[in-house]
Amino acid sequence: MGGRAKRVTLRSVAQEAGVSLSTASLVFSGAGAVSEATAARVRAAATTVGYRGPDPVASSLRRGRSGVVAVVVEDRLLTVFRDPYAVSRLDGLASVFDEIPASMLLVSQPDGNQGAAATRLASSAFDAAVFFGCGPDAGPVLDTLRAKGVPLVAMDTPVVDDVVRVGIDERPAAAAAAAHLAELGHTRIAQVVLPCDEPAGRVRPAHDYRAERFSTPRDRMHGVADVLGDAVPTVAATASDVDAGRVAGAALLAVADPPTAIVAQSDMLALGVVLAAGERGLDVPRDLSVTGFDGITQSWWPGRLTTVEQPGAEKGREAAHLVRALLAGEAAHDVTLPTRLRVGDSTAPPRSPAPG
Amino acid sequence: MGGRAKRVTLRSVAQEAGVSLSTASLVFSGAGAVSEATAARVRAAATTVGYRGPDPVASSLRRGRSGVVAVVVEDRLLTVFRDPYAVSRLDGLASVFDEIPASMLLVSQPDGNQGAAATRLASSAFDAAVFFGCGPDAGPVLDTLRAKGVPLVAMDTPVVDDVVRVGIDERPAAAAAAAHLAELGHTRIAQVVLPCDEPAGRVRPAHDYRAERFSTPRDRMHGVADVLGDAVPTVAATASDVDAGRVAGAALLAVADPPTAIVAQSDMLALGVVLAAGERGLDVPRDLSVTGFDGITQSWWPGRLTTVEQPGAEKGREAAHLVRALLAGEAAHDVTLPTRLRVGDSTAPPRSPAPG
DNA sequence: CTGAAAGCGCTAACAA
DNA sequence: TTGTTAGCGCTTTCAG
Repeated sequence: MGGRAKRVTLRSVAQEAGVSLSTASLVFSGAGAVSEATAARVRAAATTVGYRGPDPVASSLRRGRSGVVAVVVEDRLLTVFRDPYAVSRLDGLASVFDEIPASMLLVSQPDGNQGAAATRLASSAFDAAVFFGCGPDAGPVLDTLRAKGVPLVAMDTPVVDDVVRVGIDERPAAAAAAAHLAELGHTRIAQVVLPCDEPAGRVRPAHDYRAERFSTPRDRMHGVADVLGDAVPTVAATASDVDAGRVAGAALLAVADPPTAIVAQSDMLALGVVLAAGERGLDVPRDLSVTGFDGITQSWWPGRLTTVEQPGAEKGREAAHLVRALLAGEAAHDVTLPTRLRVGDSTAPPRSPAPG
Repeated sequence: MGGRAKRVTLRSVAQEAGVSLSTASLVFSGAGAVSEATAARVRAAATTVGYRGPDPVASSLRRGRSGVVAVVVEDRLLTVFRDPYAVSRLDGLASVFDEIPASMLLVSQPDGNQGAAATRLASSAFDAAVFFGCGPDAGPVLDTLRAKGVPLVAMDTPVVDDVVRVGIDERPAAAAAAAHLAELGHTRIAQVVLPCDEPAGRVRPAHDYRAERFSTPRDRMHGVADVLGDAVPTVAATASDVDAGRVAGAALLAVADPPTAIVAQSDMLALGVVLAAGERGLDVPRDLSVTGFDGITQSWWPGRLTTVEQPGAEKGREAAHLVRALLAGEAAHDVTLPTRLRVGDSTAPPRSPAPG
């Protein structure tokens, strides 16, 4: 509100122009089955009375559509946007929304506060929703979204029966990174995984994470296990950022028989590991090989990370296309995008053959 | 649309519960002037018929409020979110929106395409808008917003007569950084400025930028000029990110008589300058002092940047408070937040007294 | 405490 | 091509 003046409605415009309400409406929104002369008269009248265009709310009520797509992110904005990969997905979404056209209602979940997000969603108008890689507790939000009865598209989430999904084949993608290290001759390999159920910071063999409920870290661990077995020393990060990667990397390197290679589940984590190595006087890749995941372009590390590239922006665009299809009443099917191991400067054969 | 089932309305619930429409409405939205018994009956009926709660659109139309605040960013998402400082402002906004409560409609301007943003804004429902540091061409968007007649809050924008604004005193803030370098004994000082009208990459004396229309870079240049005069070798960046800073820094350092200190207009730019220095074999701060602006916490540079701290999250929160006040019909006044020079490890006296 | 009635501003049949 | 009519689903006076 804010004490602003009473809205000028279409009715006044019609009156001023001496036409009926519906004719005036046609001039603004409908396809112009109106003579140019009348249309001009209406537009002139609109200017005269100071009409600001059809009220989107009234129009939405009548048409049954709001032109808004809700985008539900899994965390607070600060966390989400710190990861360039997450941002590229959003940017991809935004670029297609522009064409649809649709506006983007951004719903965050501060401190994983699903309740607040669910409430906000329940009382917001939107025609469809996209939600991101959620953990196992997405219940409230997902229920609210389902209750709305709007089309839903999921990105990088666990498979949900009734929701169209865009993602990648996590397991083989992660396996590719592990295989690359194995081929280089590494035998002492450790991994840093994305935040998950398990408490962060403790180094434990991968099989201790077997019951993991967050699907992304779990599936990638499985991929690594497919190649290296499930005893790989593993540590969970507190977040997917450089700092968390540094802490996790430090933990992995502070053991008696440190690894010669580390698989990280995101590029941000991998860069953190590179820093941790530097702090111990280890050179990457000479003393330590590091692989990442995502394929972001970072500019401050002089080298190029060896990483599993996944098309972030394209994922966003793809999800938006699904939204568009669903909105148009068309069928939409899950999309799995390709990934590709990009070998950069952060991996090399181990410095010396395993002692023995 | 998407072919979903016909909406269950409040009318069916009332019928099922054997109460009137208005009573049922009171149960869901109004303050409960309804006996607990009736309320329970209504709620039960709602479950029976599968009512999903009041339709936000209808409710908005009736109440005259949508519960949405538009947040208009100055660029495409990818660009905006690349700067941690920009993100912290958004996060500050989001945290207060949660309390209001309000949802956030995020409107970007791909390729500075103001037209598209304006159109989208015109056809979207929202009760207020916040917009960010815009260049001189904000016309279309600003006009659309004004036409809506909703309360407007501006962040880090040039002063606009009829819009409440939150920002900092750019000029003295920038002057503080310059003064710090001068006090350390630097005499050969250059600067990297935020993207602006002037073509990026060319090194020219500051007075060549006198007609700059982007207010943030201009005001900060004025601050530097207040201390160092207006002949400071200056280069504009293409963006506010590390890469752009590196390019700009390289340009400044590639001259016959290179500077011993560089003032950068953002931390991201400053970090890029640090990289550029490293590439020329220069140590920061021994061979080159660098100051930033914003006070982000970055984790990969081992040192702490000397920088002008400005409270990003607080700026966002402050803006959201203004929105809340305006929405409540209260008066709201411009807010200017304090800044502070934080001396870190990126500045030191020049290595040797100027040769002479 | 509950019900009846009047719209919020617009759009889309349908009729002229 | 234009006008008439009937709501979209809800909230909110105002009576009872």
